[in-house]
Amino acid sequence: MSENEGKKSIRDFSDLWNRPGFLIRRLHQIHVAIFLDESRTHNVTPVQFGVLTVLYDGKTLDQVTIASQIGVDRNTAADVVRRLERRGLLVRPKSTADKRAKLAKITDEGRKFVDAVQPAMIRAQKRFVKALSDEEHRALINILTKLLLESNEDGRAPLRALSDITGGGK
Amino acid sequence: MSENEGKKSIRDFSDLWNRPGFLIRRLHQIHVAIFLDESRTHNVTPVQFGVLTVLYDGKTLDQVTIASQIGVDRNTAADVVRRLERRGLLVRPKSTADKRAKLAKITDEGRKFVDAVQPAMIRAQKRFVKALSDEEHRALINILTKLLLESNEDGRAPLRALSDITGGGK
DNA sequence: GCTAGAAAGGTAGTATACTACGAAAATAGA
DNA sequence: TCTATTTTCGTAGTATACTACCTTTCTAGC
Repeated sequence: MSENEGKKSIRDFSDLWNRPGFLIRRLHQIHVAIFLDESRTHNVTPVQFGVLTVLYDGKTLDQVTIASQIGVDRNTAADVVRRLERRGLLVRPKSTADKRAKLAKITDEGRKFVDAVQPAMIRAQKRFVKALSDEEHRALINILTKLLLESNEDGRAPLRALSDITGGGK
Repeated sequence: MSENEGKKSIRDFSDLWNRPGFLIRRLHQIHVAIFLDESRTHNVTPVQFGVLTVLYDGKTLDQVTIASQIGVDRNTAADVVRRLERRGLLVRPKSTADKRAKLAKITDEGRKFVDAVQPAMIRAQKRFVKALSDEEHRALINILTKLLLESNEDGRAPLRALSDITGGGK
Protein backbone atom coordinates (compact mmCIF):
# COMPACT_ATOMS: atom_id res chain seq x y z
CA MET A 1 0.00 0.00 0.00
CA SER A 2 1.30 3.40 -0.92
CA GLU A 3 2.42 5.65 1.85
CA ASN A 4 0.40 8.79 1.39
CA GLU A 5 -2.09 7.68 -1.13
CA GLY A 6 -4.03 10.62 -2.44
CA LYS A 7 -2.50 12.67 0.35
CA LYS A 8 -5.83 14.15 1.22
CA SER A 9 -6.08 16.88 3.77
CA ILE A 10 -7.26 15.84 7.17
CA ARG A 11 -10.06 18.32 6.62
CA ASP A 12 -11.45 16.46 3.64
CA PHE A 13 -14.76 15.00 4.74
CA SER A 14 -15.82 13.22 1.58
CA ASP A 15 -15.14 9.86 3.22
CA LEU A 16 -17.62 8.90 5.92
CA TRP A 17 -14.76 7.64 8.05
CA ASN A 18 -13.09 11.04 8.01
CA ARG A 19 -16.16 12.69 9.47
CA PRO A 20 -15.74 13.15 13.21
CA GLY A 21 -19.51 13.36 13.56
CA PHE A 22 -19.97 9.93 12.05
CA LEU A 23 -17.29 8.34 14.22
CA ILE A 24 -18.68 9.96 17.34
CA ARG A 25 -22.20 8.73 16.59
CA ARG A 26 -21.00 5.17 16.09
CA LEU A 27 -18.90 5.23 19.25
CA HIS A 28 -21.79 6.59 21.24
CA GLN A 29 -23.96 3.69 20.06
CA ILE A 30 -21.23 1.23 20.94
CA HIS A 31 -20.63 2.66 24.38
CA VAL A 32 -24.32 2.46 25.21
CA ALA A 33 -24.38 -1.14 23.98
CA ILE A 34 -21.36 -2.04 26.12
CA PHE A 35 -22.81 -0.30 29.18
CA LEU A 36 -26.13 -2.09 28.80
CA ASP A 37 -24.32 -5.37 28.32
CA GLU A 38 -22.16 -4.99 31.42
CA SER A 39 -25.09 -3.82 33.58
CA ARG A 40 -27.48 -6.25 31.92
CA THR A 41 -28.88 -7.66 35.15
CA HIS A 42 -29.62 -4.19 36.56
CA ASN A 43 -31.73 -2.83 33.72
CA VAL A 44 -30.33 0.69 33.77
CA THR A 45 -29.05 3.12 31.12
CA PRO A 46 -25.96 5.35 31.20
CA VAL A 47 -28.07 8.48 31.62
CA GLN A 48 -30.15 6.98 34.42
CA PHE A 49 -26.97 5.95 36.18
CA GLY A 50 -25.64 9.47 35.68
CA VAL A 51 -28.65 11.00 37.40
CA LEU A 52 -28.33 8.63 40.33
CA THR A 53 -24.61 9.39 40.55
CA VAL A 54 -25.28 13.11 40.80
CA LEU A 55 -27.83 12.52 43.57
CA TYR A 56 -25.77 9.88 45.39
CA ASP A 57 -24.46 12.16 48.13
CA GLY A 58 -27.99 13.00 49.23
CA LYS A 59 -28.35 16.44 47.67
CA THR A 60 -31.91 17.41 46.82
CA LEU A 61 -31.87 18.95 43.36
CA ASP A 62 -34.44 20.34 40.96
CA GLN A 63 -34.72 19.00 37.44
CA VAL A 64 -32.99 21.90 35.74
CA THR A 65 -29.93 21.51 37.94
CA ILE A 66 -29.80 17.78 37.32
CA ALA A 67 -30.09 18.36 33.58
CA SER A 68 -27.23 20.87 33.56
CA GLN A 69 -24.97 18.62 35.61
CA ILE A 70 -25.20 15.56 33.42
CA GLY A 71 -25.67 17.46 30.18
CA VAL A 72 -29.10 16.45 29.05
CA ASP A 73 -32.09 18.45 28.00
CA ARG A 74 -34.48 19.62 30.73
CA ASN A 75 -37.31 17.50 29.30
CA THR A 76 -35.10 14.45 29.03
CA ALA A 77 -34.01 14.89 32.63
CA ALA A 78 -37.65 15.08 33.72
CA ASP A 79 -38.41 11.85 31.84
CA VAL A 80 -35.45 10.06 33.39
CA VAL A 81 -36.34 11.25 36.89
CA ARG A 82 -39.91 10.02 36.41
CA ARG A 83 -38.69 6.56 35.45
CA LEU A 84 -36.35 6.37 38.39
CA GLU A 85 -39.16 7.45 40.70
CA ARG A 86 -41.34 4.69 39.31
CA ARG A 87 -38.68 2.20 40.38
CA GLY A 88 -38.41 3.68 43.85
CA LEU A 89 -34.79 4.76 43.35
CA LEU A 90 -35.60 8.39 44.12
CA VAL A 91 -38.44 10.52 45.44
CA ARG A 92 -39.78 13.80 44.08
CA PRO A 93 -40.85 16.12 46.88
CA LYS A 94 -42.17 19.54 46.00
CA SER A 95 -40.07 22.52 46.94
CA THR A 96 -41.53 24.67 49.69
CA ALA A 97 -39.30 27.61 48.84
CA ASP A 98 -40.25 27.61 45.15
CA LYS A 99 -43.69 26.30 44.37
CA ARG A 100 -42.76 25.70 40.74
CA ALA A 101 -39.81 23.44 41.50
CA LYS A 102 -40.09 19.69 41.74
CA LEU A 103 -37.09 18.25 43.52
CA ALA A 104 -35.40 14.87 43.36
CA LYS A 105 -33.74 12.99 46.20
CA ILE A 106 -32.18 9.56 46.11
CA THR A 107 -33.66 6.85 48.33
CA ASP A 108 -31.78 4.25 50.37
CA GLU A 109 -32.75 1.76 47.72
CA GLY A 110 -31.35 4.08 45.07
CA ARG A 111 -28.06 4.39 46.90
CA LYS A 112 -27.79 0.63 47.24
CA PHE A 113 -28.56 0.36 43.56
CA VAL A 114 -25.69 2.68 42.62
CA ASP A 115 -23.31 0.66 44.80
CA ALA A 116 -24.41 -2.49 43.02
CA VAL A 117 -24.07 -1.07 39.51
CA GLN A 118 -20.82 0.87 39.99
CA PRO A 119 -18.55 -2.09 39.12
CA ALA A 120 -20.45 -2.65 35.88
CA MET A 121 -19.98 1.00 34.92
CA ILE A 122 -16.23 0.67 35.54
CA ARG A 123 -16.11 -2.52 33.50
CA ALA A 124 -17.96 -0.79 30.65
CA GLN A 125 -15.56 2.17 30.59
CA LYS A 126 -12.53 -0.12 30.64
CA ARG A 127 -13.91 -2.36 27.95
CA PHE A 128 -14.75 0.63 25.80
CA VAL A 129 -11.15 1.89 25.73
CA LYS A 130 -9.35 -1.42 26.10
CA ALA A 131 -7.70 -1.05 22.70
CA LEU A 132 -5.90 2.12 23.73
CA SER A 133 -2.54 2.57 25.41
CA ASP A 134 -2.41 4.88 28.41
CA GLU A 135 -0.94 7.53 26.16
CA GLU A 136 -3.69 7.19 23.58
CA HIS A 137 -6.27 7.15 26.33
CA ARG A 138 -4.89 10.38 27.76
CA ALA A 139 -4.80 11.97 24.31
CA LEU A 140 -8.41 10.96 23.71
CA ILE A 141 -9.65 12.44 26.98
CA ASN A 142 -7.68 15.63 26.34
CA ILE A 143 -8.98 16.11 22.82
CA LEU A 144 -12.59 15.26 23.69
CA THR A 145 -12.46 17.63 26.65
CA LYS A 146 -11.04 20.36 24.45
CA LEU A 147 -13.82 19.89 21.92
CA LEU A 148 -16.40 19.84 24.67
CA LEU A 149 -15.19 23.03 26.30
CA GLU A 150 -15.02 24.74 22.93
CA SER A 151 -18.53 23.71 21.86
CA ASN A 152 -20.33 23.52 25.18
CA GLU A 153 -22.67 26.33 24.25
CA ASP A 154 -23.54 24.82 20.89
CA GLY A 155 -25.56 22.00 22.37
CA ARG A 156 -29.02 22.28 23.80
CA ALA A 157 -27.82 21.13 27.21
CA PRO A 158 -24.72 23.17 28.08
CA LEU A 159 -23.01 21.97 31.20
CA ARG A 160 -22.51 24.32 34.08
CA ALA A 161 -19.86 24.45 36.76
CA LEU A 162 -17.08 23.86 34.28
CA SER A 163 -14.57 25.43 36.64
CA ASP A 164 -13.71 21.96 37.88
CA ILE A 165 -12.44 21.20 34.43
CA THR A 166 -10.87 24.42 33.36
CA GLY A 167 -9.39 25.00 36.77
CA GLY A 168 -10.53 28.55 36.25
CA GLY A 169 -11.09 30.62 39.35
CA LYS A 170 -14.77 29.96 39.76
CA MET B 1 6.13 11.19 50.31
CA SER B 2 3.33 11.80 48.04
CA GLU B 3 4.90 11.32 44.69
CA ASN B 4 1.70 9.88 43.42
CA GLU B 5 -0.71 11.55 45.71
CA GLY B 6 -3.60 13.00 43.81
CA LYS B 7 -2.05 11.70 40.64
CA LYS B 8 -4.88 9.49 39.59
CA SER B 9 -4.49 6.84 36.97
CA ILE B 10 -5.93 7.66 33.60
CA ARG B 11 -8.11 4.61 34.17
CA ASP B 12 -9.80 6.08 37.22
CA PHE B 13 -13.39 6.78 36.22
CA SER B 14 -14.74 8.30 39.41
CA ASP B 15 -14.85 11.72 37.78
CA LEU B 16 -17.55 12.11 35.14
CA TRP B 17 -15.11 13.97 32.92
CA ASN B 18 -12.74 11.03 32.92
CA ARG B 19 -15.40 8.73 31.54
CA PRO B 20 -14.99 8.37 27.78
CA GLY B 21 -18.61 7.31 27.54
CA PHE B 22 -19.80 10.55 29.07
CA LEU B 23 -17.60 12.69 26.85
CA ILE B 24 -18.68 10.80 23.76
CA ARG B 25 -22.36 11.20 24.60
CA ARG B 26 -21.99 14.94 25.09
CA LEU B 27 -20.02 15.35 21.87
CA HIS B 28 -22.58 13.37 19.95
CA GLN B 29 -25.32 15.70 21.19
CA ILE B 30 -23.24 18.71 20.25
CA HIS B 31 -22.43 17.44 16.79
CA VAL B 32 -26.09 16.81 16.06
CA ALA B 33 -26.93 20.30 17.29
CA ILE B 34 -24.24 21.85 15.07
CA PHE B 35 -25.34 19.82 12.06
CA LEU B 36 -28.98 20.80 12.52
CA ASP B 37 -27.96 24.41 12.96
CA GLU B 38 -25.84 24.50 9.81
CA SER B 39 -28.47 22.69 7.73
CA ARG B 40 -31.33 24.52 9.45
CA THR B 41 -33.08 25.54 6.26
CA HIS B 42 -33.04 22.00 4.84
CA ASN B 43 -34.71 20.22 7.74
CA VAL B 44 -32.57 17.10 7.66
CA THR B 45 -30.72 15.04 10.27
CA PRO B 46 -27.20 13.57 10.11
CA VAL B 47 -28.56 10.05 9.75
CA GLN B 48 -30.98 11.01 7.00
CA PHE B 49 -28.16 12.72 5.16
CA GLY B 50 -26.07 9.59 5.64
CA VAL B 51 -28.69 7.41 3.99
CA LEU B 52 -28.99 9.77 1.05
CA THR B 53 -25.20 9.88 0.72
CA VAL B 54 -25.03 6.09 0.50
CA LEU B 55 -27.71 6.08 -2.20
CA TYR B 56 -26.35 9.10 -4.06
CA ASP B 57 -24.64 7.16 -6.84
CA GLY B 58 -27.91 5.53 -7.85
CA LYS B 59 -27.47 2.11 -6.28
CA THR B 60 -30.68 0.34 -5.34
CA LEU B 61 -30.18 -1.12 -1.87
CA ASP B 62 -32.31 -3.04 0.56
CA GLN B 63 -32.81 -1.77 4.10
CA VAL B 64 -30.43 -4.20 5.76
CA THR B 65 -27.59 -3.13 3.47
CA ILE B 66 -28.29 0.54 4.09
CA ALA B 67 -28.34 -0.06 7.84
CA SER B 68 -24.99 -1.85 7.79
CA GLN B 69 -23.36 0.85 5.68
CA ILE B 70 -24.22 3.79 7.86
CA GLY B 71 -24.16 1.84 11.12
CA VAL B 72 -27.71 2.04 12.33
CA ASP B 73 -30.12 -0.58 13.45
CA ARG B 74 -32.27 -2.30 10.81
CA ASN B 75 -35.46 -0.85 12.28
CA THR B 76 -34.00 2.62 12.51
CA ALA B 77 -32.93 2.41 8.88
CA ALA B 78 -36.46 1.43 7.91
CA ASP B 79 -37.87 4.42 9.81
CA VAL B 80 -35.42 6.82 8.17
CA VAL B 81 -36.12 5.44 4.71
CA ARG B 82 -39.85 5.85 5.28
CA ARG B 83 -39.42 9.51 6.21
CA LEU B 84 -37.24 10.18 3.20
CA GLU B 85 -39.80 8.47 0.97
CA ARG B 86 -42.53 10.70 2.41
CA ARG B 87 -40.51 13.70 1.28
CA GLY B 88 -39.99 12.30 -2.20
CA LEU B 89 -36.23 12.05 -1.80
CA LEU B 90 -36.22 8.33 -2.53
CA VAL B 91 -38.55 5.62 -3.79
CA ARG B 92 -39.07 2.12 -2.38
CA PRO B 93 -39.67 -0.40 -5.15
CA LYS B 94 -40.18 -4.03 -4.22
CA SER B 95 -37.48 -6.45 -5.22
CA THR B 96 -38.47 -8.88 -7.94
CA ALA B 97 -35.67 -11.27 -7.10
CA ASP B 98 -36.54 -11.46 -3.39
CA LYS B 99 -40.18 -10.94 -2.52
CA ARG B 100 -39.29 -10.12 1.07
CA ALA B 101 -36.94 -7.28 0.24
CA LYS B 102 -38.02 -3.67 -0.04
CA LEU B 103 -35.45 -1.61 -1.88
CA ALA B 104 -34.55 2.07 -1.79
CA LYS B 105 -33.43 4.27 -4.67
CA ILE B 106 -32.69 7.96 -4.62
CA THR B 107 -34.78 10.26 -6.81
CA ASP B 108 -33.59 13.19 -8.89
CA GLU B 109 -35.03 15.43 -6.23
CA GLY B 110 -33.08 13.49 -3.61
CA ARG B 111 -29.84 13.93 -5.52
CA LYS B 112 -30.45 17.65 -5.88
CA PHE B 113 -31.17 17.78 -2.18
CA VAL B 114 -27.82 16.17 -1.31
CA ASP B 115 -26.03 18.64 -3.57
CA ALA B 116 -27.76 21.49 -1.75
CA VAL B 117 -27.02 20.19 1.75
CA GLN B 118 -23.42 19.04 1.19
CA PRO B 119 -21.86 22.45 1.99
CA ALA B 120 -23.76 22.60 5.28
CA MET B 121 -22.45 19.16 6.23
CA ILE B 122 -18.90 20.30 5.50
CA ARG B 123 -19.44 23.46 7.56
CA ALA B 124 -20.77 21.38 10.44
CA GLN B 125 -17.77 19.03 10.45
CA LYS B 126 -15.34 21.94 10.31
CA ARG B 127 -17.11 23.85 13.05
CA PHE B 128 -17.19 20.73 15.22
CA VAL B 129 -13.41 20.32 15.18
CA LYS B 130 -12.41 23.94 14.77
CA ALA B 131 -10.62 23.97 18.13
CA LEU B 132 -8.17 21.28 17.03
CA SER B 133 -4.85 21.60 15.26
CA ASP B 134 -4.29 19.38 12.24
CA GLU B 135 -2.20 17.13 14.44
CA GLU B 136 -4.89 16.84 17.10
CA HIS B 137 -7.50 16.30 14.43
CA ARG B 138 -5.45 13.48 12.96
CA ALA B 139 -4.92 11.94 16.40
CA LEU B 140 -8.64 12.12 17.10
CA ILE B 141 -9.60 10.39 13.87
CA ASN B 142 -6.95 7.73 14.43
CA ILE B 143 -8.02 6.98 17.98
CA LEU B 144 -11.74 6.99 17.22
CA THR B 145 -11.16 4.70 14.26
CA LYS B 146 -9.10 2.37 16.40
CA LEU B 147 -11.85 2.20 19.01
CA LEU B 148 -14.44 1.66 16.35
CA LEU B 149 -12.58 -1.18 14.68
CA GLU B 150 -11.94 -2.79 18.04
CA SER B 151 -15.54 -2.59 19.21
CA ASN B 152 -17.42 -2.84 15.95
CA GLU B 153 -19.03 -6.11 16.93
CA ASP B 154 -20.13 -4.81 20.31
CA GLY B 155 -22.79 -2.55 18.87
CA ARG B 156 -26.14 -3.60 17.56
CA ALA B 157 -25.34 -2.23 14.14
CA PRO B 158 -21.88 -3.48 13.18
CA LEU B 159 -20.58 -1.94 10.00
CA ARG B 160 -19.62 -4.13 7.11
CA ALA B 161 -17.11 -3.66 4.36
CA LEU B 162 -14.46 -2.42 6.74
CA SER B 163 -11.70 -3.34 4.32
CA ASP B 164 -11.63 0.26 3.10
CA ILE B 165 -10.56 1.27 6.56
CA THR B 166 -8.26 -1.53 7.57
CA GLY B 167 -6.56 -1.42 4.21
CA GLY B 168 -7.19 -5.13 3.86
CA GLY B 169 -8.04 -6.66 0.51
CA LYS B 170 -9.00 -4.61 -2.56
C1' DG C 1 -40.29 -32.08 -2.66
C1' DC C 2 -40.42 -31.08 2.11
C1' DT C 3 -39.21 -29.10 6.27
C1' DA C 4 -36.19 -26.32 9.55
C1' DG C 5 -33.78 -22.50 10.07
C1' DA C 6 -32.23 -18.08 8.42
C1' DA C 7 -33.26 -13.69 6.61
C1' DA C 8 -36.22 -9.57 5.36
C1' DG C 9 -39.84 -6.77 6.60
C1' DG C 10 -43.35 -5.09 9.85
C1' DT C 11 -45.52 -3.65 14.42
C1' DA C 12 -45.34 -2.31 19.14
C1' DG C 13 -43.06 -0.65 23.05
C1' DT C 14 -39.28 1.89 25.57
C1' DA C 15 -35.43 5.34 26.26
C1' DT C 16 -32.78 9.36 24.97
C1' DA C 17 -33.00 13.96 22.88
C1' DC C 18 -34.97 17.67 20.98
C1' DT C 19 -38.78 21.47 19.58
C1' DA C 20 -42.83 24.10 20.49
C1' DC C 21 -46.23 25.65 23.27
C1' DG C 22 -48.67 26.81 27.62
C1' DA C 23 -49.49 27.45 32.80
C1' DA C 24 -47.93 28.78 37.16
C1' DA C 25 -44.75 31.02 40.05
C1' DA C 26 -40.82 33.91 40.99
C1' DT C 27 -38.20 38.07 40.04
C1' DA C 28 -36.73 42.56 38.40
C1' DG C 29 -37.79 47.15 37.03
C1' DA C 30 -40.69 51.17 36.50
C1' DT D 1 -47.40 48.18 43.66
C1' DC D 2 -47.83 46.74 39.24
C1' DT D 3 -46.15 44.82 35.18
C1' DA D 4 -42.98 42.47 32.10
C1' DT D 5 -39.77 39.03 32.00
C1' DT D 6 -37.75 34.92 33.44
C1' DT D 7 -37.92 30.51 35.34
C1' DT D 8 -39.84 25.92 36.16
C1' DC D 9 -42.60 22.33 35.00
C1' DG D 10 -45.90 20.16 32.02
C1' DT D 11 -47.77 18.26 27.50
C1' DA D 12 -47.45 16.91 22.80
C1' DG D 13 -44.94 15.79 18.76
C1' DT D 14 -40.76 14.09 16.10
C1' DA D 15 -36.29 11.52 15.30
C1' DT D 16 -32.77 8.19 16.49
C1' DA D 17 -31.93 3.65 18.58
C1' DC D 18 -32.98 -0.40 20.53
C1' DT D 19 -35.77 -4.90 22.06
C1' DA D 20 -39.23 -8.32 21.34
C1' DC D 21 -42.25 -10.64 18.63
C1' DC D 22 -44.59 -11.77 14.33
C1' DT D 23 -45.28 -13.01 9.20
C1' DT D 24 -43.48 -13.97 4.81
C1' DT D 25 -40.02 -15.64 1.95
C1' DC D 26 -35.77 -17.75 0.86
C1' DT D 27 -32.38 -21.42 1.37
C1' DA D 28 -30.08 -25.67 2.94
C1' DG D 29 -30.31 -30.34 4.19
C1' DC D 30 -32.74 -34.39 3.95
